[in-house]
Amino acid sequence: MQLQGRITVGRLIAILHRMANMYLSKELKDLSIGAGQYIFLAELFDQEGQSQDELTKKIFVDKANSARALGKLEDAGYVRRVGDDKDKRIKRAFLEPAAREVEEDFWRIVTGWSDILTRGVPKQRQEQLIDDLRTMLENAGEYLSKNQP
Amino acid sequence: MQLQGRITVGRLIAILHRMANMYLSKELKDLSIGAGQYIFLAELFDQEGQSQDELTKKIFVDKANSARALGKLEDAGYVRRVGDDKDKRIKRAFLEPAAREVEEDFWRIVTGWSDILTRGVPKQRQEQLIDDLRTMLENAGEYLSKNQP
DNA sequence: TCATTTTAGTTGACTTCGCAACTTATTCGG
DNA sequence: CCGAATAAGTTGCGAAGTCAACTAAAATGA
Repeated sequence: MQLQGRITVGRLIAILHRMANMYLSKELKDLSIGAGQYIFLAELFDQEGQSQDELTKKIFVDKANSARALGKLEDAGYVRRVGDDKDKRIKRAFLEPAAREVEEDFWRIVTGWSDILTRGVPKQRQEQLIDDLRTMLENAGEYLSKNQP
Repeated sequence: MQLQGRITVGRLIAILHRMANMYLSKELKDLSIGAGQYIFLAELFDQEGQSQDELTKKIFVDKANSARALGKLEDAGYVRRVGDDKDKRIKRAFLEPAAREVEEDFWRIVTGWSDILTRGVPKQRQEQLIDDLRTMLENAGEYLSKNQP
């Protein structure tokens, strides 16, 4: 880990993102969950029955990505997609029993990464960090929604 | 930008990374530079003549990625790869005049993203943020090199 | 009411990325 | 000095992700 040269926020974020993907794809492999799907599953553990569009907006991905990620989770037996009765355009995602069975393992692995990352960073600074990241995310979101509708 | 639910560092980083890619791929399109290549060009503006392996380690990507990204930059006319005289395994990347011609535009776009992100975040907190991100990166790097050699 | 617009989801084409297998060149131990 | 190990780069493959074009359903408004 030499890391000299022009260190910017953007570059640190890119590297951290790649590292997280490596960790998650390796650790979640036994559960047949890919690094691209874990966030959807996490969101559904938080709240079942969300529509693809709701998930798309929360996770901030393209809707095509949501469709494919949920398709994979469905193939893996963790998720079931059900058409909404009132609005037939909407598909809601529910958890299958298989998902509940791996929930504990899942969270152990996922929160494990945060633990690794924040080792040696005091709680108060962690909170400030999250705060600042959220500010940046708000800024970016505002810019993007203004400049590429 | 609703962003409720379980907000973790990992998730914020993932979203910010996707946003940066959207911004960069759109803004750098006129220069025929992809979001995956910009970091290599930035590194070369910093220091020309680095080998693919040096770039790979600094940028923390797979060497396959470096080979392909530099190949695209070469196709676009920004980079020339030259075999090292002493060690014939090594290829060094140098900038073509075309790169110098777009350098100003390039940096305006790239630093523009940081400006957007850090809007409203005091300088001192920006520095602390970078500091903490670096700590996390060190932690992650240490973990990954120990657990997947 | 009914034509137009908007919304949710799907699919195809493309980029970015990592892993594994391979080639070629260098280094190292005996 | 030579065979084995290591190192740099390339390529095939598959996962993750975006964009654009499409379908079908719902909302809007004249």
